[in-house]
Amino acid sequence: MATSSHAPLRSSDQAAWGRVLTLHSFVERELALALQRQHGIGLSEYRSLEHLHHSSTSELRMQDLADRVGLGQSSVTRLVGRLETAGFAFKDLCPSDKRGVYAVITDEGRQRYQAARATYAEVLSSALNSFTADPELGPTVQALRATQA
Amino acid sequence: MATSSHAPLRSSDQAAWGRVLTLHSFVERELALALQRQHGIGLSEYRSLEHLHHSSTSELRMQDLADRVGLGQSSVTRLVGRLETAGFAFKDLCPSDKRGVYAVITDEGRQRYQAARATYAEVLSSALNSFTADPELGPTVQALRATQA
DNA sequence: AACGTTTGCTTGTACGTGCAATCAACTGCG
DNA sequence: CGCAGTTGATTGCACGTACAAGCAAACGTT
Repeated sequence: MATSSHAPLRSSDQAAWGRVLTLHSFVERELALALQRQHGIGLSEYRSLEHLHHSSTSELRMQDLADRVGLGQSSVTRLVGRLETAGFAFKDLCPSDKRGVYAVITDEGRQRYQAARATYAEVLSSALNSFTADPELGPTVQALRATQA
Repeated sequence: MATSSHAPLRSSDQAAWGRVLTLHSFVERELALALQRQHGIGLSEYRSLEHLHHSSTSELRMQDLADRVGLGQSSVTRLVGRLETAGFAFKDLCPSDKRGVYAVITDEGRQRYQAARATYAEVLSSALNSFTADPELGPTVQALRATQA
């Protein structure tokens, strides 16, 4: 097939994105399964706890949390609702802007997060490692690991 | 436009995967919105048509399609059902193994796929390009584009 | 040939998510 | 002030997906 060499030809974008999709669906499924079975929490719950735990004030505005976990407003409303039911977080009204709501992590939430943390790291690394022998996906994993912000 | 979500400090795999997640959620949402609004089809429908269109026999076994689009069996049963309702595909029994089912693309399915193809490519490239200025995600996009199988 | 096992797909059901509509609270402009 | 427009979050609703159970067909052993 012919490839142009001038302006960034991005027919390769589709191939590159296809590799991301394959990686993504496999790794996320592994992570979700492991977290659910070993710690009884979903991936979105885990990631919410992660962001809340690392927040300097132990809390995050709903929209802020939504942006960080890559979900919409309504999804986060219900996500924090689930965390609240589970005792991992609660909602707190913002005093300066009475429309605003803070999601606040509880001690129990921190404990669950810390317990799940090792599982997450291990499953992620092992899932990524499982591709290193793959002639197509191996280089992609390597490239991702090489990039650092 | 996605600004990098400043994730907490993590070891390299987790940081790398965090970048993938940010990219993935943004790009997929852009693609899904554009395909739905401009062509009336969902992302999974588009990708199914893509695989069926490029199949040398214009057909794929259900499980084969499931693997390619990264979904489970039951999801693909219903996905092909939707394609059938829309007139983009139909199911055909496998003569040699009466348990097996082929999903077969129709002419109308090919036409819709070909119409949507340009949208997909353009939105994908522009979505990826929107990160090139980002100090965290820019290098990741570059790395992904550089990898080729 | 008959039996238990495996394979391929479908159905029942529950859940997480998105979109649109809604409502309350803040903002700005007259 | 007062009123329109905007912002932050929640609710109604519909949809796509996963898991598990179910079912039919193929396979392998004897």
